[in-house]
Amino acid sequence: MVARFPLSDADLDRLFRALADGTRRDIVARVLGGEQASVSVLAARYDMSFAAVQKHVAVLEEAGLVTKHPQGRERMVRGNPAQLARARELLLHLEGLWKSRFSQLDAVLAEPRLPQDD
Amino acid sequence: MVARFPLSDADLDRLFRALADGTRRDIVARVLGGEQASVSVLAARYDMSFAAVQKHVAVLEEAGLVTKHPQGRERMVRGNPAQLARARELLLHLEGLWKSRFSQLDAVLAEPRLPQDD
DNA sequence: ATAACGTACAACCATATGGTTGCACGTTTC
DNA sequence: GAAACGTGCAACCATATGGTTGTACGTTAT
Repeated sequence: MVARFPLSDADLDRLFRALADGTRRDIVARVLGGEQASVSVLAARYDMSFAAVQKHVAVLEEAGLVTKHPQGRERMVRGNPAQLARARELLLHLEGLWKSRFSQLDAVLAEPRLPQDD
Repeated sequence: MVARFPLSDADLDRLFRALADGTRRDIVARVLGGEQASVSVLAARYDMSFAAVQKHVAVLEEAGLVTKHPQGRERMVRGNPAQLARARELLLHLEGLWKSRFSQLDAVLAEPRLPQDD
């Protein structure tokens, strides 16, 4: 099995930061939902300038959450669910730390020898 | 079953933004892992001022990822895995949009009648 | 009581972010 | 070829972020 967390700390920063904006989450939802969407079609849906939406898409692209595919003069935006899955894996990992905390406690309780190390 | 997404858009902004920083992710990992940690004990582990770490903890607290519990003159920091689970649910939801896109396609293919609605 | 510790908060600074407008350039249409 | 369209990028602005130091204040220890 290959490493499932090929993301550097900086990658994770970009990934979560990209998700920390409502407009960007909405764009991700639309393109994952199958909406055939060029940048300008997306831009028409939001109450801000084209350039603003174009920047949001750029942020999503740098975070690996979407890819752009040239098609004539437009760039079709496609969602990348694999990157979402990676973010989800990190959260699972953190939640796993919580769970393992109790299984360690269980182990200590089941093992009456006292640990000597600090 | 109660609603599983009681988080407003602004809540989600705070939640993902809180996760978009390596120091904060590390703090979450430590406290979820069971490290008994006051703010100053946490601060000692990082190469920055106490005030900086205190601010990071405040950001995590506002995002609902940790809670502080006064104990004498210290504030013990505890992780809140439920909030992580909520973030994870959002990602699952987004990935679900992707999957449902294909099940819709499957439905269309399995149903030879042409849809009339746009 | 006084000193030391742990925390919170304000003020400040540099940089990042999210928005704007304007312009350049490739592509399509006429 | 000229006009219109879609995109990207630069410059600019206001505000947010992540860091600093200093100060105030409650709690613990001497």
